[in-house]
Amino acid sequence: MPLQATRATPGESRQDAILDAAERVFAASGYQGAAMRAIAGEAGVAQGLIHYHFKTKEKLFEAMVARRSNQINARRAALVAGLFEHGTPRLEAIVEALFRPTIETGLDLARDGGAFARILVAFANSADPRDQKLIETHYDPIAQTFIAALMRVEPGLSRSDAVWAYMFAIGVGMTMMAKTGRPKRLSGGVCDDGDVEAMLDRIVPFICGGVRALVEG
Amino acid sequence: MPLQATRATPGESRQDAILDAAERVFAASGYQGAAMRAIAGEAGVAQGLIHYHFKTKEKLFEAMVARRSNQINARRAALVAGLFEHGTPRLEAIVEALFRPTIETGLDLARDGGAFARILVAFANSADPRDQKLIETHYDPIAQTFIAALMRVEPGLSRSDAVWAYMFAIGVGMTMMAKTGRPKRLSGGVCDDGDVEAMLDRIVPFICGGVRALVEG
DNA sequence: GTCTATAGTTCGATAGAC
DNA sequence: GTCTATCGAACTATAGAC
Repeated sequence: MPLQATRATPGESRQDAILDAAERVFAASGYQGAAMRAIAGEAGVAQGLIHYHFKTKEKLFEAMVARRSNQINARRAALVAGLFEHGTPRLEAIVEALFRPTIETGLDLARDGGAFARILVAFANSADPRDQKLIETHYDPIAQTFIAALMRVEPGLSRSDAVWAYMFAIGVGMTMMAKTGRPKRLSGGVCDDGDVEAMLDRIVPFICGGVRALVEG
Repeated sequence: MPLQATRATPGESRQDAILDAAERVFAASGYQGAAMRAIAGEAGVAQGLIHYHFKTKEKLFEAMVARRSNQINARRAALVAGLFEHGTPRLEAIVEALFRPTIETGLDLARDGGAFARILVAFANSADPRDQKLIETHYDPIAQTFIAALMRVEPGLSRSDAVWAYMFAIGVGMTMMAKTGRPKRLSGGVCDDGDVEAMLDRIVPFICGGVRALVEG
């Protein structure tokens, strides 16, 4: 039985430890601002080991995105499919299914303060072809699923308006995932973007009202 | 009469040339990814001159934000004030006033492909205290103006819901300013986030529907 | 004000021992 | 698989001539 070094979460492979550390450092400093040295330090491994497992910084980033995205989007797909199993769900349920897996898996406040959700906000808004290629691979398919779902629950919605509605909904969700603290500042402490349930309680009706306005107009 | 070096826009001071170049390079590469060398090259000046005028990279960024923000937010404040001069305007007019100065001044497609709007998207979503301090200085005051305007045109809206509505509206606007090209991909070429007028035509009713849903709920 | 040259640091990546 | 040590290339910022 080989000796096992002390590690933040015992039983975790060093590859996963590196990916976890990458998530935290990329979230805190951005892609360019994150240093391989800092990730290695956070993971408790030598810098050379990261290059052994992931070759380059860019490939490390991609591996980190792939791991968490697959996790989140499998859950999202299952939720939407489940909603249509017994008749046609309400629009509200679709919108909730859009966000809940991301905030529960990626935000995961207890573990890392929402590291992956922050990364998502940054690179989903990037026009860099490298970032958009990642979005296309990992998020466009599930986006098409949601766009189709929107059209099923709101039959008056045209396909192009469903695409716009999806983009706008994601934009609203960004304000929750970015967790900038601005709502608290603007409201004198009343609105807290760290309280995910309170935000969902306002985000869901806001988006549903927006979608239905596109149907009517 | 002193000899004047050839410059991209003649009659412009070198300070302004540097700020213009900074806008383009920061927009293309992000704060960390933008090199002072690249900005100097883009501006057609020596790298040392940037440090002479702006001292550090961070102060250069702040000066660039201040210049464009003052321009945009003065226009926004004037628009909102004008709307209330003869009675109470419609919600739609408020929402339009929220975005048009930014897209016309900061996006400015013909000049730079929307450089400043891209910068705005990136640092408005940042949780870094340095970025939030800039937002607080340059954008929180005009935000309070718009929040108050929302409550005036929709009397049923509580203050906290008005703050949420403002945040959500900004989030929707991000999808226009980021110009990622994703709507075109998702719609098979139909929806174009480069067509600002077409986007505003969908964004305004979407946001107004969302706000009114918060009033009713 | 504007330039050239460079000091001093930090970065991504690799080599090679174990 | 994992570590230490280091290379070579970038970076920000400054010094000093003009």
